[in-house]
Amino acid sequence: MPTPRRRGRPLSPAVTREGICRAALEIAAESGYEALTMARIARRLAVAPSALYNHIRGKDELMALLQDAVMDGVSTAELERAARGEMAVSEALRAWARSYRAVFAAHPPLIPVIATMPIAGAPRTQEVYEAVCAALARTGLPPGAHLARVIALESFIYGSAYDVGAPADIFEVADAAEAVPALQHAVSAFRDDGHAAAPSGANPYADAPFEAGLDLLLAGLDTASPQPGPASPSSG
Amino acid sequence: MPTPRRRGRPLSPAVTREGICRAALEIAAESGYEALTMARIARRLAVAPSALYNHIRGKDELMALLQDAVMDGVSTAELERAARGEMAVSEALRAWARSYRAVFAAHPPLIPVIATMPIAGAPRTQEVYEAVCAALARTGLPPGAHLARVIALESFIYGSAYDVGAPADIFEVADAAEAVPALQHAVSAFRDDGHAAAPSGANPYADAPFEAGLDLLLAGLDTASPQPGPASPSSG
DNA sequence: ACCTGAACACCGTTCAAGT
DNA sequence: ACCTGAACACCGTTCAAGT
Repeated sequence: MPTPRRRGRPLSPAVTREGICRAALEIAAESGYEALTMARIARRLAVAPSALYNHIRGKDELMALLQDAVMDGVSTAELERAARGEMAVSEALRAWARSYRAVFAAHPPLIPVIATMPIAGAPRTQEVYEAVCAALARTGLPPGAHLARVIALESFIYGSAYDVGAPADIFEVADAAEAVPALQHAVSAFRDDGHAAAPSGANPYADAPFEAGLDLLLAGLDTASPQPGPASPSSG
Repeated sequence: MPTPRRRGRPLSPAVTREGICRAALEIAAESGYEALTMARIARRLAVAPSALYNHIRGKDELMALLQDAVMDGVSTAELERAARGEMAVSEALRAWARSYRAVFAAHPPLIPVIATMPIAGAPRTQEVYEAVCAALARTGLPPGAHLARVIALESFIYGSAYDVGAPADIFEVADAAEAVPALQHAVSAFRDDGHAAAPSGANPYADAPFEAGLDLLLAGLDTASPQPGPASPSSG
């Protein structure tokens, strides 16, 4: 037993929101998100579980906190260069998208959180959006289409992040292979293209689809003049 | 109290996998997935919770069962017409993608399941993949690129399905609007394009981004001759 | 084979008591 | 304001007993 704390208020606070956040990320990294419980966080901070509730409303708020924290690992340096005209916007978005996917592939339970949570209380998330929009402003894309492109890219990134953690045998059908000939043919052709070579038990169907989709979703950028769009500048 | 069952084995089985599945979907539809517990399913079937474990291994297997069951709501009719050459493949994929998104928008907790679960035990899911691949075979796209396109589309659909259920105020920043000028500009321009008109409290940032992303991810189909690709047929 | 009933090992969360 | 400790209302799951 570590020396127990007295019952009342400590001289200096034993718990902070930052401390909770750090402890939670350490637990998730060491033991996975299944192991991330309020009790485990409290134990790591050497306090009672109930002490956490003086700093966060509950586990939902913790997840929101974590989401914004891991967002710090998403690279916006390239976007800032692109916004200054020092780099092609599509290349900057590609770098951003890759780091974004990598971060959330390591934190799958945060995907529903980032996908549906208002950005209001998440300062780092706001910064990322700002960087993306500033880069898109250097583009020929009409302003009314910027946000849609950002959201489409994000949606694709979230789904792609799940793929990274999928098992290598997702498309194995073992029995009844004759019932899905077109699928079998597509899987074979994918492998013949040299993709199936993924490390150990990793999902071989993650990287190539991500890069292919990314190429398509980055089309039409890097042009100087505004694209023809359905909305004219004088409308609205 | 409804008449209680005797202790031993009943003359006809009181529980089936199909019954569990149906009850679970009813509970999710009526009360949401937060209300979907083993106890609640058992109560609806008028059995003890432990009785369920004679038919399914646990809640994980239930979720897998539900995933394949809701997959039945994804429309493959257009894909089959396209595979017979009666419809443009891109239009068939568009219809498929829309119904796919709608189905999983209604079942968000199944998104991580479909995204990472092997298709081996999911016959309806296999059928859907088969229909998509058969339609893509009518395309000029090189066979080695078919599966990647399918997976890219799916990843995009999963992320987009989350967006549907997001609150309408996701991009509200209230304070600190001056800290994110480019984002504010993009949000305003999006609204000026007439998108913000979503019903009641629905997320106005879901449909337009989905359609825009879909357009991009369906590019390069509907051509008769094979596309030039980075991999030559003789390699690999 | 397939049910009941009791029990287990957890969860997240609340709250009075204490300083 | 901020901690402890006890308690609460759940969870999913296991298993002996019963037919």
